[in-house]
Amino acid sequence: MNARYHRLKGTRDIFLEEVERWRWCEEVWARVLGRFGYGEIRTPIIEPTALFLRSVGAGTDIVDKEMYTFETRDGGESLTLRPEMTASVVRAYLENGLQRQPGTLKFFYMGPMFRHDRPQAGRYRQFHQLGVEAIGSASPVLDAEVIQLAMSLFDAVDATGLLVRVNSIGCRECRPPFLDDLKAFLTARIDEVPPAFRARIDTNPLRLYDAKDDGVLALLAGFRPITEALCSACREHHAVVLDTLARLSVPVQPDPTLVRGLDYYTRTTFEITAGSDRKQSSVAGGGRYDHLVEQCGGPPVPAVGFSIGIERTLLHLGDEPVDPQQSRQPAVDVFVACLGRLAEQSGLELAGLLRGFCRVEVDTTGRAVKTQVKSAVLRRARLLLTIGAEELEQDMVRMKDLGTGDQTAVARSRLLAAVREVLEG
RNA sequence: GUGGAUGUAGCUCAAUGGCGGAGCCCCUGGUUGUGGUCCAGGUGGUUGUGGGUUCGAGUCCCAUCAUCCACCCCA
Repeated sequence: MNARYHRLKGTRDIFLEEVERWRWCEEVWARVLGRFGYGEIRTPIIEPTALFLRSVGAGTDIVDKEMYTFETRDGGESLTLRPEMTASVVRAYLENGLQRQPGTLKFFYMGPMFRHDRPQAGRYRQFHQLGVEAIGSASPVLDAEVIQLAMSLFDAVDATGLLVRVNSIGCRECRPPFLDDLKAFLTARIDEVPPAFRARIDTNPLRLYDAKDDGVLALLAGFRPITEALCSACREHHAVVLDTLARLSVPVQPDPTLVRGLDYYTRTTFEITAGSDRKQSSVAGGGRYDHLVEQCGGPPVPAVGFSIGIERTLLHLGDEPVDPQQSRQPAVDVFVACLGRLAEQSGLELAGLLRGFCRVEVDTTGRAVKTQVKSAVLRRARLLLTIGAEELEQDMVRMKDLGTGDQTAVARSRLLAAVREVLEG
């Protein structure tokens, strides 16, 4: 309240126990991803604006009104804070000549994304995603593996009660005719379309499917679903995806009304939602993008990927936003209480030895001993070392086992062994 | 971009238009220097900000900002 500067709207500070929670997820996920053969990729969080215009697509909400775009100081270049990372991965893929790598290239990434939305529960302007991109295979079996991977990631952090919806939105051949038919269908019934949605009929009719308006949905229910308009190749692809998922026992729900907000998807799209009553229930989304690499100036290379919203996943896991008042500082094994400047210096020397094998906090606050001991307990320390004038004089420290309450005087020359004995015995 | 709610101590909240408080947290003390309890004391505030009404505004009015929630969209 009396802070002079404030965090920007839609951003968050993550610290103390919450950041430990994040790191736990990150480590669990990295291990699972490794087992699926994915390696990490890190790309800059700023890219030329044009990259996102071409990939995400003009006409999408992301590009039209949500990007953090700015000009360089010399005014020569338009840059954008990445709103998603698929485009960056594709750019890096091409820029580094990775198409020369044998087989399918599988990358994962974790990091902040930026979208200038109005913040809300589970929605931030800087949010974090874990994502994967598998570049170089058109196989529908890969689509299924990618979806299986997504579920494995949720499973690994004990996220349950998730629903996977899968759809195919066709390809360059079969989608345009479907969209024309859909436009014609809706235009003929324009009176039944609420005014707020009419503009979308021309710009992006497919996205009417995720309108939450009952009238619109009822209208669309009377139209032939896209899955019945697919060409034979897309139909086959979709069938194999669903068949593979069934064989892998990954429960999914085919949903012909599922569309996604990015332009580059072809064929398979999917979305994973948390079945809670919360509105921001979408925790992951992805799909196949067979033309994006080519569109970014490369050869025609098919690919598939998805991203998981980390904040939303944690929200679904029931993690409350951490209350700084209730949160504890990191645990240590040994806490050194010091009385006076000389004791603090001495404590630091000891810590230097002990830190070779355990976690040590040296208290340099100058507070009352009682208070320092309390801190030791709060830090979940196993051992308390106390150094004061007497100990300095006699070249020893008091060592207390905070579990048993036993305290002994230990000569400094023996301390390393004594600490080790308690911690490792 | 649209709508709703809320802004008082670090946190959770009181205070009829009349001296800004409590609990928690933090710090100190309670026989030289030792455990989440207990007791005593203490630090901490431009009542989000700026105007207005009034003898007098935390309280009423206007504006503004911020946060939260929802629409929209998405992760």
